[in-house]
This record gives sequence, structure tokens and C-alpha cells, in this order.
Amino acid sequence: MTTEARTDLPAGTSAGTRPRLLLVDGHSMAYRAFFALPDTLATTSGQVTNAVFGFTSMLTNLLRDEQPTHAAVAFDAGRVTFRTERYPEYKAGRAATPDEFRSQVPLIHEVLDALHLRYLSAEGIEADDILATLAGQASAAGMDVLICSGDRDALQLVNDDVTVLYPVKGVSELARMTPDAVEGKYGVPPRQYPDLAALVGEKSDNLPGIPGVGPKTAAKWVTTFGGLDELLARADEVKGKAGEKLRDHLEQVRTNRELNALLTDVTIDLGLDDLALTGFDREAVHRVSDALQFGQMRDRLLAVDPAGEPAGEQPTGSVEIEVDDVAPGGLAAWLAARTGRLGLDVSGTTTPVGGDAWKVAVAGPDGHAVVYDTEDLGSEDDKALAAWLADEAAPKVVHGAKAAWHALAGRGWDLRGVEFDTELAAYLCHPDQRGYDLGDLAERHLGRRLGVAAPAAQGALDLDLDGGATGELEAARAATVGDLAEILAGELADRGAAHLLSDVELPLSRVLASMEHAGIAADVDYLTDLEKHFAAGVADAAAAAYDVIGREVNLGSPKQLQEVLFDQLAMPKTKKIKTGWTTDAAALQDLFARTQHPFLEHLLAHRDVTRLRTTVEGLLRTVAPDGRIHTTFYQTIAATGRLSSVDPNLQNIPVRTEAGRRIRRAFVVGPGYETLLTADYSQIEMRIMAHLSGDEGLISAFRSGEDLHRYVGSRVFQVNPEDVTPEMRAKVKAMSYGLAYGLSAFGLSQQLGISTGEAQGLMDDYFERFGGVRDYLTGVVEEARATGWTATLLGRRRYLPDLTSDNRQRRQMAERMALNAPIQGSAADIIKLAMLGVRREMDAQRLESRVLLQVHDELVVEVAPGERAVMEELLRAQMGAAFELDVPLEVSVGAGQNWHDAAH
DNA sequence: CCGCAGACGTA
DNA sequence: CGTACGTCTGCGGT
Repeated sequence: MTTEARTDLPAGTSAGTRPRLLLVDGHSMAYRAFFALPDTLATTSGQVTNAVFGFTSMLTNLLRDEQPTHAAVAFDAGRVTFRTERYPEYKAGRAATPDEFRSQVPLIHEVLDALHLRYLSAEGIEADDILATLAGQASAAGMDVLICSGDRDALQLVNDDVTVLYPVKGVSELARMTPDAVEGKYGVPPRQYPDLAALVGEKSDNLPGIPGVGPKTAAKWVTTFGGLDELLARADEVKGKAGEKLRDHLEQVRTNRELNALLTDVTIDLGLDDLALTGFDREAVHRVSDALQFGQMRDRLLAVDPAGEPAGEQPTGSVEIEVDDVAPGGLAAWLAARTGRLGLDVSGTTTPVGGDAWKVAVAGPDGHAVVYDTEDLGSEDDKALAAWLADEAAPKVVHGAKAAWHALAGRGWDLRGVEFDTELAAYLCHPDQRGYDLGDLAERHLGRRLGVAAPAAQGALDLDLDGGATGELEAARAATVGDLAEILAGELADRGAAHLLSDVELPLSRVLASMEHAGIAADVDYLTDLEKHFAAGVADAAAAAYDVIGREVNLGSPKQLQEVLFDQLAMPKTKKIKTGWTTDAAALQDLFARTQHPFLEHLLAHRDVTRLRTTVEGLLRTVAPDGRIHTTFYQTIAATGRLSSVDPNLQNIPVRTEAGRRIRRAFVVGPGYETLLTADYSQIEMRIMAHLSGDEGLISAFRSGEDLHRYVGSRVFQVNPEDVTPEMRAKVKAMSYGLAYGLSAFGLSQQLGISTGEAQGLMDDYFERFGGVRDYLTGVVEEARATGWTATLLGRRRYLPDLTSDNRQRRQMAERMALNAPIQGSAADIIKLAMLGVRREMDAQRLESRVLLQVHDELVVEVAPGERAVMEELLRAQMGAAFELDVPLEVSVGAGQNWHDAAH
């Protein structure tokens, strides 16, 4: 078990400066951080991050201050070591490692992976033994060594080449233990420190010392006798009480010395060259920082990237690009001189109506750019710009083409020929990310900071007017978009997702732009009346509620409601939440079933009608001057591939209750159009489940044309389809849909109001009959765990690193996401394809109707006069043929003067 | 003025 | 102890 010391100088070091190896005892430093920092350091999902945060902070400081050329982190592995075998009491009596710490160790590994920093562990070997071995090899190879460890045993390694950094307070303050420092503090040179420690004992290792002998006495003995061996051999020469004690504890001292000697001959697979710092995986740094919700820490980390730009010399967008001063009328020639993809940046307002473009910047691959203020374009340049923008054959790269389209539309300009959208591309690569700000992407993928360098000496009031006027920022954005496209195109290709951008998301963004621009007509008078009606309902419910309890409270305040329910009315406690006990609708209904208290009825009614009122108020606020409501569909939000709808959200307009459906009647066919059509997929997620699982039973259920839940119910309960009762059907329906979400027996029992046992029995019976579904569901999680991602029918990936988390809650959450993502995401793929097909056919037939809304499995269309039949057929055909599954895709279509009546 | 928590609407 | 979203309100911080 010996490793020969290497004497060659490690690669990657220039002559003249000595290479410097940083060695960190990962476990001891992280553990210190864990206790030094509050457990309120956590992600919003509840993962405590104090240890990983503190550890990362310490590491960052070391990389910054010590400038190592090489580094390694060692971790303890296994409870049993040669020390515990030699001395079972070693480290006995230690409190068990808290789960909250244990769960952070893999997170620390993730951070280290992102930094391309090697970490080592060996079964039965402690971290410090690994460090001692590496330190020996490194100093033999002529390196300086820094050891960061909270274990004092490391002090024995200190010499002229090796310095120990020992934490004094938390992990932020490290004492620099050189030979002089060790001798100054303990009175013995480093090599004799273990002699001293053997006499004094080490409480944290459960190694008792000699009673009454402290560091002072021990140091005196070691110095006087020249070492521990000599001292023990001549123990009888030591006088007094202390001498007696020493003679009583000779064995213990020998044991201590044996145990505190660090191994220097551990077998290590890596050579010193392998420990060279090569630079961070910056993308992984971002990913980890996202996951751990690092704010400042992300920047601190990136600032110490050994491969990053030296601090203070970070390139800005402005130095990368030259803004050409083109003479009036010269734009056409400038554009004509540049073939290939040009980067385009449009600044202005990007609302679906009333958008406006203020500045347009175009950057070429030659490092030149032009920036135009749309207000003072000469008529010739105006024409040239409009022509270029609308030219399908003039290839462009844009960050967020849909928004640019809206802005340009405000100037009457069309935008065509967009070949690449960096925002969509970044989303396809990392669909779980929070946002896709161009500046963030530039930093992450190009290592470039966007923006005009601010003059450092000037005060904050000295605005960068010059930079703004010359359009450097816009030019930099346009150039960055162009550069980013190259990188992201490669990344997309790596994931096999290039076609998703070019064939799905990019063409879809144009369809979405038209939908948003069209908007849906709203009956404002009707909405206004409805608002009054609901407002009266709110007042009535509130008055009735106050009457019951004899006082006025804010019924919208869960906090005040808790007082009323659990203090004043002394009702039984509901489910526990962070702030006490829940007052959600399910809990209130449960309380009502048990207490029949009238307050609950009024409260529930108040909730319902308040919600409806605010929904109506919100809608009224968003009606545009054209009398229509223009939502914005976000294409890069949902990690599964779905769209989302904002301002207002038209994907959550009530439909389940009668009162809610009244709101749907406010969405009407607009003037000049004949009717609204809705077309929706029936049971698309279950059909995808049938397809993906290949389950024979489920597939024949869909092929038979029988009611799905009745069919499944007949199989599960083993009765004839006609004997499936409504109760049986409801249970099976809940279970079928729950499966796609990772529903547990407990969850199913809660939803159906049955026992967990009954729910489990139901699930067992289901899987007994539909084994293919079970196999598929377990397989999809296994595969995702192996690959790190799930994929939809079109290859849209979702990455789920938490599948291998050793935090059970996070892991199980990731497992449910893995179950759901392929199903929900494939449904999203299919309706996106359908929307493209619908659009293509409508264009081909030159129809005047228009698609207005998408609600995940439904499209809402405004039908131009005379087009109703053809549109109905077109929708059925295109939606039904969007993707060929092993089961038919069924589409139902309805028509009416408003959204409610168009439903079927 | 901002962010969080709770509640709740949709697929 | 069921996925994916967006919005509103109250509340406690700034």
C-alpha cells in the first residue's frame, strides 16, 4: 500500500513559480460550516444549505487568496477504519451525523464537480490520511502545500513546504499554521505535535489523555526528553504526581500515538497532474447555483474561476463590437454587404397590442454593427430596414423573436427570416431554469459581460448617456445574440433538440404572436354586471359570517380565520402548515361535515364568490382599447414544455362550477366573425400513457371506443362494463389520472375518502390488469435516473438531477416529476404540432378565421363568416393527425357565440 | 415597495 | 403523501 513519491514537476506549472497544491478536509470543513451557520440558510423547497454554502464560501476564499494551481478535497468514507479496528472506542460517543448535514454532502460533491475539482475518499481511510499522503507526494515533487483541515492531527504534517490552515472561528477565519506558528502555540515543533497530543489526549476522537497533564506539561516533557519514545522509555525519571499519572497511562499514550499518526502511504488512483485546476464548468456552476439558490455566491465563485478572465479585465460587449457610423441612406448597402445570419436586437415595448420599437440594432459576424433610432430613420433607411426585416431570405438571429415581432408590429414592420431564437434555444437546453435573460446567458455561455463599461471614477449620477446615444448596448446585444446562437446551436445538437427549435418552437412563436395580437373579444357590459353581482354576493356572505361569530374579521386573512376557528370556535385542528393550521377549502369542508357550524358555510361561500369577483375584476382591467383581451403566452416557462399564459392568465378561467362558467360567457365572438369554436383532445394524457406504455389493455380500451373509465373499471373490478357503477368509475378515473402524477395510495385514499388499504388494493388491482402501465412507470424513472433526464415523444428533455439525491423528499419529488414530464410534455408537443398544422392549412386555404387561445389540450378559434364547416373539419383533421400514436387521437369540437356555449 | 405564504383557478 | 402553471390577498419586512 505504498505509492512512490513522484519527483517530476507536475504539468501545467510554469518554470519559476512553484506549483501550489490546496488540500481540503471536506468533511471536517463542511461540518464546521454546518454548525457555524444557521439552518435558516435553505432553498425555498426546504433543502438546508448551510454546510454547502459555508463550505463553498470557504473554498472560494481559498481559491481567491491562495491562488493554488492544484487542489483536491478528501472525504471520510465508511464508519470502520483501521483506527476503530485497533481501538474500538476511537471516535465513539460522537453524536450521530444529523440528516440535515448528510443530505448536503452530495450537494458539496455537485459544487466540486462544477468547479472541476477532484474529491477523494477511500473505504476505511480518513480524509486526513489521504491529505497526508498527497502532501508527502507533493512536497517531494517540489510543490507548496496548503492543508485546510479542522483536525489538529494535520499539524504533524507542517514543514517548510506544508502549511496547515486551521479554522479558528466558523470557516471564515483560518489560522496559518507554519512551523513557527505551531511551535509558538504548542511549544513543540510540528513533527512532535502528535507526541504532545498523545499525552494530552483528543476529546473529539474519544482518546483520553493523562489526567492533569495539559499542553504545557506535555510540551515540557517532549522537549526535555527529545521525544515521546524517549519519554516513555524513561518514564520513571519523571517526578511528582504527574510522573505517577504518566506511568499509570503508558498504554493509553502509546495507543493514542499510534492512532494519531497519519498514514502517508494510502493508495491513490490520481496523480498530482490530475489535480491541476483546469477551470470551472461554468454552466454547471450556474446550474448548481440555480439549484441551491446561490445569489452572491454564484458571482463570487465565477470570479475565482482559474480559467476565467482575470478580474478587472472582463470584456464588455462594447469592446467586442464596432458601431458603424453609416451615412444616411447607407443601410441598404451595409446590409447587402453582409450575408449569413445577422444578430438582431429590438428594444422598445413588447406588449401584444400597442408595442413599439425604439431602437433596432443589427450585428454582423464581422464585428460591425449598426444601431438605428426608429424615430429618426430617413425614409430610405426606413424602407431598407423594413424590407430586410420582412425578408424571409435574410437570415436573422433574435433573442425572443415573439416580443420583437410585437415591438416591430407597432411600427408597421413585419419580421421574417428568423432562423434561430437564443431564448427558445436556451429553454430547450435547460427548461428548468428560471429565466433566460440575455445578459445571464452571455455570462454563462460566452463568459462575457453584457453592457457598457461604466466609468469607474464618476458618481452614480453620471449616467452613461454617451453609451446610450451611440447604441453600444444595443449593438452589444445584437452581437451577443449572434455569438450565443453558435454556442447554443451546438448545445441543442448535443441534445438532439435542434429540430424542436426549428420545426416546433420557432415557427410556433410566430403563431403565438398572432394569437396574442388577435386577442379574444370580451363583453365588457356583461363583465361589469357580473362583477356587481359577485360583489353583492361577497357582501352577503361576509355579513352572514359576521353574524354567526358576532364580530367582523378579515375573512381573507388565514391568520384571523385561524383565530376564529380554532380559538373562538374551538374547532378541531386541521392539517398543520407553516403558519399553524390550514383553512383551505378541503379542510373547511371537512370541518363542516364534522361540526355543521354555519360559519363555515358562509366562509366557503365567501371564498368562492370573492375569487370569482377578483377574477372578473382582473379581466376587466385587461380589456384593451379594441375591446379584446390580449394574453401573453410564455413559451419558456414550464419545464415540461407546456405554454403558460399571463396578463391575464386565460388558461385558468373557471369552468367547473356554474358560477364560474358564467365568467366564460364573457368571452365572445368578435364583430365581423361568425362564431367561436373550441376543439379539444379527449383524454390526451391517458392516450399518451397507453402509447408510451404499450399496455395492451389500455390500448384496446381506446381502440374499442368504449368509455375509458368504464372500460378500465370493468377490468379492475371484474364486472361487465354496463355494471360499472358511477362510484367505481369515479375511483378508477381518479386513479388513472393520479398515476401520471405519481399518486400514492395515501393520496388516492385522501382524494376518494377511502382507507389507505382500500386505495392500495385498488392500485394493486389496477396494476394487475394493466401491468404494462406499471412497467412503464417504473421503467421511466429508472431510465431517467440512469441518463439524468426524461424525454417526450419529440425528444424534449427535462433534467432531473435530484433523482439521485439522498434527500428522500427531493428524490421522491424528482421521481414524480419524472413520471409526469414525459406525459404532460408529450401532450404539449402534440398540441404544438397541431397548432402548426392548423396554421399551415389555414394559410394554404387562405382562411380568415383565427386561432385565439390554447389551453393545454384545447384550442379556441374565432371563425370568419362562412368558414365554420371548413374550420371544424380542419381542426379535427390537423389535431387528430398531429402525431401518430398507437391509439387514436380523439378531438371534440363545439361552436357558440361565447366560450361557454362553444364548449361541449 | 417587496417577497413570502396561503389559497385556488385551470389542464 | 399528485404534476404543471399564474394571480390574488394579507402580512411582515424594508
